[in-house]
Amino acid sequence: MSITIKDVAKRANVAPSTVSRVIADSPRISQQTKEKVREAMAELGYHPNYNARSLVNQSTKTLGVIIPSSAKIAFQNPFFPEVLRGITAKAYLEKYGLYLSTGQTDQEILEEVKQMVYSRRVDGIILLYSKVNDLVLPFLTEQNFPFVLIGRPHGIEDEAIYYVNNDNVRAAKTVTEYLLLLGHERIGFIGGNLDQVVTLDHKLGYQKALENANIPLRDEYIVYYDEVLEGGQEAVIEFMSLEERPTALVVADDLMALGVLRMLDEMEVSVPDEMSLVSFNNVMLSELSSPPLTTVDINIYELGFQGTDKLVHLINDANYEEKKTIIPYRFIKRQTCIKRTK
Amino acid sequence: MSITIKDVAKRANVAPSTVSRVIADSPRISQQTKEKVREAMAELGYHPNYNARSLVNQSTKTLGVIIPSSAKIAFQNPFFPEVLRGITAKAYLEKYGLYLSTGQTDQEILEEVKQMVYSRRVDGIILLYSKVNDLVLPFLTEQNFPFVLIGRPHGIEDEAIYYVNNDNVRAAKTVTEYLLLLGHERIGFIGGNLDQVVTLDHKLGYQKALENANIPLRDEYIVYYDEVLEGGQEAVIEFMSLEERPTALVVADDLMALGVLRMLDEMEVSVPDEMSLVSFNNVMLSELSSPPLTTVDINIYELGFQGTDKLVHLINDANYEEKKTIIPYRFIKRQTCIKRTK
DNA sequence: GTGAAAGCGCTAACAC
DNA sequence: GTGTTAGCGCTTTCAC
Repeated sequence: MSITIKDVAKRANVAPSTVSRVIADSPRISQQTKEKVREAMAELGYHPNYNARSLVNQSTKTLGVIIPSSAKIAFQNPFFPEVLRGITAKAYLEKYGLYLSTGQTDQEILEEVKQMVYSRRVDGIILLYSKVNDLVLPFLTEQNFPFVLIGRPHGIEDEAIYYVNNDNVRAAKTVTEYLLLLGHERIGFIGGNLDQVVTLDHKLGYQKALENANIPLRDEYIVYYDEVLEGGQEAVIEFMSLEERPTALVVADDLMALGVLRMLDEMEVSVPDEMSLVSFNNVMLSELSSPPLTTVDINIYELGFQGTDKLVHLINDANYEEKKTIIPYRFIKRQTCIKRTK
Repeated sequence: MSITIKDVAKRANVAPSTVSRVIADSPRISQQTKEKVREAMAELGYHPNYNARSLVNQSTKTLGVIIPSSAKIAFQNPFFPEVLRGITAKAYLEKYGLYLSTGQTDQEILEEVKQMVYSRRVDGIILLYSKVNDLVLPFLTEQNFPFVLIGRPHGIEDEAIYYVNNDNVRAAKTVTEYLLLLGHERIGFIGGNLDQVVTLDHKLGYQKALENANIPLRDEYIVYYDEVLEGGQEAVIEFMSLEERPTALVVADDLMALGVLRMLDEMEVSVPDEMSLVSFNNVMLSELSSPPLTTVDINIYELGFQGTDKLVHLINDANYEEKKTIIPYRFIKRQTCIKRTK
């Protein structure tokens, strides 16, 4: 087998516990012994065994990352890689490893999470989605297992849960108000999957803005689509078939907006002249469309980074009580919105 | 602490070893005892501890996934999430967990890999990139640690390494020949980072096709860019500044092609009428650009899936000898190429 | 068919 | 300061 602490101990003429202490750089060990032991480690090419350590420490220094079940959709959207980028950055700094979930369906995911928790593969979990009626959330809560949600809880007492989110309601309200100020009154809303809490929030913000402006909500102006690209296109077909077409659109996601743009282009509806557009996320590509998208930068990277930060705190500090963190967003005006002339 | 095998043993009035055998579903245990033990497990809510198991089995049932150091770039490109999707799918089927690397620089990555290997955190490693002069590859080879490369090895004896790749040389040759057949003679090449083996391969294929057609290679028609989106745009500026502009372009990546398209649009150069374009990867968005991209589908998902399959084989079957797998590509003709008229 | 006991590699009391 | 020892939770000989 490989080199163990005992081999090093023998080589350095000390006890295994001394070697262990040298690894931990205990102040109770003399400088001289430390050097002797380190030398022996180097000579033998010793490296501590993580499993043995985890076993006795009851800690794995590993964080579980749960990706939404609709992996196909999740992975398509730049949101996911970007949030993962924030997570890996912080995890590296904190010297935590990352353990990825692999399930594809809700059930598989739940099973995976249970395994992670029960078999103690990870010290905490970071949930990359917030879904309505999610099963994982209540499970983790009940188990009292450290976890952080990217997004906000729903259908469960908010107070019990640690999460990192944007104020998506306010963001949606802001962009809708912006369109209102530009003179638009017929504003369509293309939401994402209704299972996602963010969709609910966007809708709420949109609704509030219209209510404040005394513009009645119209059912035919509100649609929801799961698939970002195709959804955007279908939504356009739907809206353009109406007798009273909207003159502006609030779109759940930049990618969806790209689909919208594409379909509008095919229909020879000019953006922004005939249709204004504002979307969310500010993914890398949104600057590159023609015209470049007016969008809301929700700082995805920071969601991941702060989420990981919170989880690490939660794991290591029993008194940590900062339940939620709200990441600020930035409204990015580019070229898909214009003043309504008529 | 939590429920251990001993608790179950007590509850079921058997020895711990018997419980262990029941977990492994050993045929040497009577049906009756099995049921008794399983009942006790259920009653107590027992779940095996992974670390303890890994420690004695010397196996973690976990695969390490190494993402290229330039994470920012890597994560931006849909290649990465898509290959990960293939990996997770297969890993789930094989009941392997996934352990993600978190380093940002080459050095950090190397350290991470060393940790994974030395501390036995994973049973095998899957490398998501193939770079020229990579440090990880020789390390893993030297350690004789099971690993699979997505891409092809470079600067090291090919024969020693397990890998999954496309025939990128042939793919590049094919698309170049396609452009030649359309009557183009001034064909530009926009490659990715020269550190990447795939860039070398694309270049080689491009070169071969031109040579076969007796068209001399022109240095000014060959450029390389790291950043996919910006690179595409800068390349266009470069090419359009030439006295003899190319009439067609081979572009390393769809995202880059999107940047090219954008810049061409700004310059009011019509695609495909004034400039033909063919790129690689067939990412989701490539169908949505205007015009939709003619591209090569390299089956990214399958690269990940087969890579994982190969790694699992390699880990579990000492006699496994299928060093390499070539994933077929498909040439997807859409609307960015047209016959050269003049 | 089942139990006793050793041991995977490490840490942490507890000694001295 | 350093050594001795028990034990983390599991598997696996070796008995019987």
